[in-house]
Amino acid sequence: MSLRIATWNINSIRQRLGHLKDFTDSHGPDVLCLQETKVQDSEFPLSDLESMGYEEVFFHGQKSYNGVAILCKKAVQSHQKIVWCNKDDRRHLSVTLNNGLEVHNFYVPSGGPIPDPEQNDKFAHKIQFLKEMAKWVKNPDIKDKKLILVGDLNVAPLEKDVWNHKKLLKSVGHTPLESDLMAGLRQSGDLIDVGRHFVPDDQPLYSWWGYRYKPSFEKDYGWRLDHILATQSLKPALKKFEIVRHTRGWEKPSDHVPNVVDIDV
DNA sequence: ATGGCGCCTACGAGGCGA
Repeated sequence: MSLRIATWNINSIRQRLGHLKDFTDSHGPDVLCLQETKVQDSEFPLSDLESMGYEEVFFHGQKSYNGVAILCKKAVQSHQKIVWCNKDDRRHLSVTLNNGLEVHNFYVPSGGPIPDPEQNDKFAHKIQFLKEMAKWVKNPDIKDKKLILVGDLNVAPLEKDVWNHKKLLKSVGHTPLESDLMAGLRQSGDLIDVGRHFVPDDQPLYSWWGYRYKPSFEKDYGWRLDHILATQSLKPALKKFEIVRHTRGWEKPSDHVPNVVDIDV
């Protein structure tokens, strides 16, 4: 049986309900992880999502910023929230499916404008967050699990994960320090970079195109900030991967597009 | 060298994204 898991930073769930309907109709993910829902739980549009065919919907949000959700076509065994960096800022949710597979959904801090933890508290927060993640996946229990880690990790670690490697080396999201921390995260948990499992490192692969420079998508000035990582035991089960680029061309789109993986379970 | 736009809150303009 094939299980489809998707991750999408939708930049406000209430602004994107139409796009969510279109994406779930066309791709029908069994588990859909969302980031930047930007809504407190009391205002979460639960019935709209249930009507898209999701039996269980988990959400962990706050007013204005951050917020994550997981939509599940079928009821799950359990769900969990982990607090990172001692801040309850709604950046993680996970579910354990009935077959034991764990799906962890992350929204890593963007890191602010200056890539220096001394000058910029937001960058220091991002570094700390990535280090905590690496420490967490280092737990030997994790290696024995069937575990998928997805989300907006806000780092494009490889040269071909950005449209201009040399130009962006000093930009937050593509600094050598952040790329090293991402490599460390993967090594700590012996995790597979699912995107690069399917698309070779020397080919451009992007999931985000900024709003600020209007023609960024037409010019393909993209970054791969969204990721799917998997524990080694899932390697033979990985069947298909897609970055659904065309959603960036929709009317009033999110600046991120969905990453989708199919797993044989 | 910088900003661009879009979304938030809440009604003017500033915070945030990356």
